[in-house]
Amino acid sequence: MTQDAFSETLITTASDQVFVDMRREIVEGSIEQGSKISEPELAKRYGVSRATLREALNRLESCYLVERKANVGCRVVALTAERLIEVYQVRSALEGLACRLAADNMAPDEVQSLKQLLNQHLQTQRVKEGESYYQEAGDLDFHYRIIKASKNEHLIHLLSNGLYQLIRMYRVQMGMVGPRVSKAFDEHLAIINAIENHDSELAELLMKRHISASQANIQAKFNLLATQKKVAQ
Amino acid sequence: MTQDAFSETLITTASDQVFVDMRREIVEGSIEQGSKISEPELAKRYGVSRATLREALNRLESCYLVERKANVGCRVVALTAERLIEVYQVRSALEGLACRLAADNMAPDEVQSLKQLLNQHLQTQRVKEGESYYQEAGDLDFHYRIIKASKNEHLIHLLSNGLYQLIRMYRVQMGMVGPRVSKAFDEHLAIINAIENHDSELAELLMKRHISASQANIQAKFNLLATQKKVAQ
DNA sequence: TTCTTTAAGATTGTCGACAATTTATATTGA
DNA sequence: TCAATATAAATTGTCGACAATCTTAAAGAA
Repeated sequence: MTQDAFSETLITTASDQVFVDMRREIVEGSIEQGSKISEPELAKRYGVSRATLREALNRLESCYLVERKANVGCRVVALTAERLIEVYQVRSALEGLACRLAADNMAPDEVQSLKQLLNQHLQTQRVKEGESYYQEAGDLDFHYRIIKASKNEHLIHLLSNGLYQLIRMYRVQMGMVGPRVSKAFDEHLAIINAIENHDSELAELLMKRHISASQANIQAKFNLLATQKKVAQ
Repeated sequence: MTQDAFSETLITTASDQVFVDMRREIVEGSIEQGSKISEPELAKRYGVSRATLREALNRLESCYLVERKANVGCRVVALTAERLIEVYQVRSALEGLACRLAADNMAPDEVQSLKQLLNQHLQTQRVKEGESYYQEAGDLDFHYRIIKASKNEHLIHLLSNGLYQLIRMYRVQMGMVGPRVSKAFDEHLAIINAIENHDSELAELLMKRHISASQANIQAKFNLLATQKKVAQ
């Protein structure tokens, strides 16, 4: 029984393993977005039976990475501009809530630990400037900690098991890296301060604004990519 | 291929049918909350194989009605006071968002249709005073329409396929019926007016307040029930 | 040619059986 | 009596095969 790094999924069964593997491949784009999933083919590839693969597909469906139609089959989700907006509207509402609850609940030592984490990110960020992986991981860390600090299990599950893989998929496949990183850092700092002061209203507002900015950033990338595709034709 | 009334689930396969049936039984309490689910037993009861039943269980898990542990099995969710708070915090954030979007997007004829619906509810409510089913259905109708009017497919799915069955489960099993009905009606009216005026900020606020009131109502029932149980001992 | 209809192929849904794991029971030793 | 261990029973996880459904390709009619 091992453990999955990103969402702390306990890997006990064969279908757990297939689920985690497929999730990574879909998020990172090894399995192409929008592509049809053939059960016999993938079962063979992962060396499991169709029953086991289908179990994994069910779970991928619950975190919005594949879509199923009865008697037709599975398809990897397609990253559209419309969906991006939809997902970020939901994310903003939920993480705004999480941040508000965190401001209400977070203990002083938890706040200090989070501050420390942020400083670490600042250090490594300067060193690793341009390497998107560390920025990704650092940003994820920060948001994840706040989500957990909400102490609302349902909310935590909804975000970390539900939305986050999809959000990660957008970020990874848009190749998120650029000048927004340092701005994001300042925003994180402001959010922590609000939490430290138990100013829940401000914390919620700042988080929502932070997420909106992130959305605008991805959306710009999206449009840029769309333009490039048009020129290429 | 038939259709399920409440969440518009298309029933195509055998597992669809089992899913819808079990969902109803769990929500209404025929299958007791907190009880262990035996796969062989229920498969026999519904006249399907274990594979088909497990498919249904997977889907019940994604709408939070059962909880699974690897190599241990399924258990029907337990309705605790803590969970009620968690779920309603999330619901408030999401339906608040839905209501805001509805205020932005809703066309005049849609608003009129919703007003008309509300009047119908008022009529039948007076006639059927005390029959909780109609109040339930009416309230659900209202909220569902606003959710749909958000035009955010992800949000719609999250609420109607995800949270609502669990919310319904709380309401049904707490036996929701009482003096709050008429107040709820007034609140609905105020929300529609805000939507009609495209006052999205107010619409969101009123919806959140409306949901908080509903939560307080259920919570009161909960405490009452807990007290009764203590006395009975 | 274009549109239906029909048949073949492939894919998903469902089943019963076996393997792996957990839970309950019985046994042994202190 | 109680705790720890070993055994037996039951439950879940996984597999391969068959049935039902959809998709594709071919054949025929307008």
